[in-house]
Amino acid sequence: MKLTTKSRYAVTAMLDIASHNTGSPISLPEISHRQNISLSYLEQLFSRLKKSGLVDSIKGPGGGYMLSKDANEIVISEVIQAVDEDLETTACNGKSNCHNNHQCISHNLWQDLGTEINNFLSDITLKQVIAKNNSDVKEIKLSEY
Amino acid sequence: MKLTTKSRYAVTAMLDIASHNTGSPISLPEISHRQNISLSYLEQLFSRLKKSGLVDSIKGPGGGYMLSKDANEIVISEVIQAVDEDLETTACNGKSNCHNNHQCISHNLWQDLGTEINNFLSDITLKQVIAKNNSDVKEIKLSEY
DNA sequence: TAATAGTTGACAATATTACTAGGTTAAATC
DNA sequence: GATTTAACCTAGTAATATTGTCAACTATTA
Repeated sequence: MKLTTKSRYAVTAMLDIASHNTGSPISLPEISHRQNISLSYLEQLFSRLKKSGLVDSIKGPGGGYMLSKDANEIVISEVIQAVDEDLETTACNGKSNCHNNHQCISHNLWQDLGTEINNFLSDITLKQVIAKNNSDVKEIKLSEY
Repeated sequence: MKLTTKSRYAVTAMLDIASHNTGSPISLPEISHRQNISLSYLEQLFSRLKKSGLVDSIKGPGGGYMLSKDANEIVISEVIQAVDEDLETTACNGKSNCHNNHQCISHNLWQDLGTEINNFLSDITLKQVIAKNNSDVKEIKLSEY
């Protein structure tokens, strides 16, 4: 599980679509303007998001992207995994250069850490984030989600 | 809060020192061999870790690095923050290009997400990870820590 | 005390990833 | 059918992660 700016952009863009969900598709230029993310970068991110089946697209004027399922069925970890392709290549499993036990141990430890974070982000849907945001709570406590 | 391979390397290296803590310093070549991380990269990481006061160093033969405090006083988030210098430049605060409310909102949302993860990693010390590892439990549940 | 080897520390070079720029295709409106 | 708007594609540039090389320091040993 990696948490980079790339991940954040993807989540932000998906939240934008989810919060402006009027039935009609949302165009990338719209999102680019609202969220201040470059259009070209959004296009690459949405290429991944579409391949992962998280969004559907419509071409031409009035077109854009829509969530493929309801906002309460899409969790944050899905979005992150869609744009961060490489899934933990540091695990010792297939590696030949894992000589002793200690290496394996620390690798596994970190892997478990990542798994726990993944579980954490798998419990939060786009809709939950939007809902929490619409209330006037300034400090958002994720433990309340 | 960023979670990259760089972070993982730093945490792994610190765990290595903590688990081989015999009073005498641990050299980077040792860690490099055990954890399969390039020596040059370790040197850069430990330069940061030393600046942050997490480790002390001793030069010359028999030298190396030691934890500056006890392993149960160093938390994972400290290690990560030591090597990932840039602390959230995407927050809207000082930015001039934050035109409307929506941008601020999603930025804050992500910031809170990061804060929560940070809290999560602030509850786990190096010693706790080592201790859990020394037991024969195969699957490590961080919620038990 | 001088040589040697083990070690940190600093800097350059390469590889990988993040991000940008421009062109192409499809659909809708005029 | 021409024009506009949008997704989509292919490259290029910039930033970052990672590795390689060399210098500086220190304990050991002859």
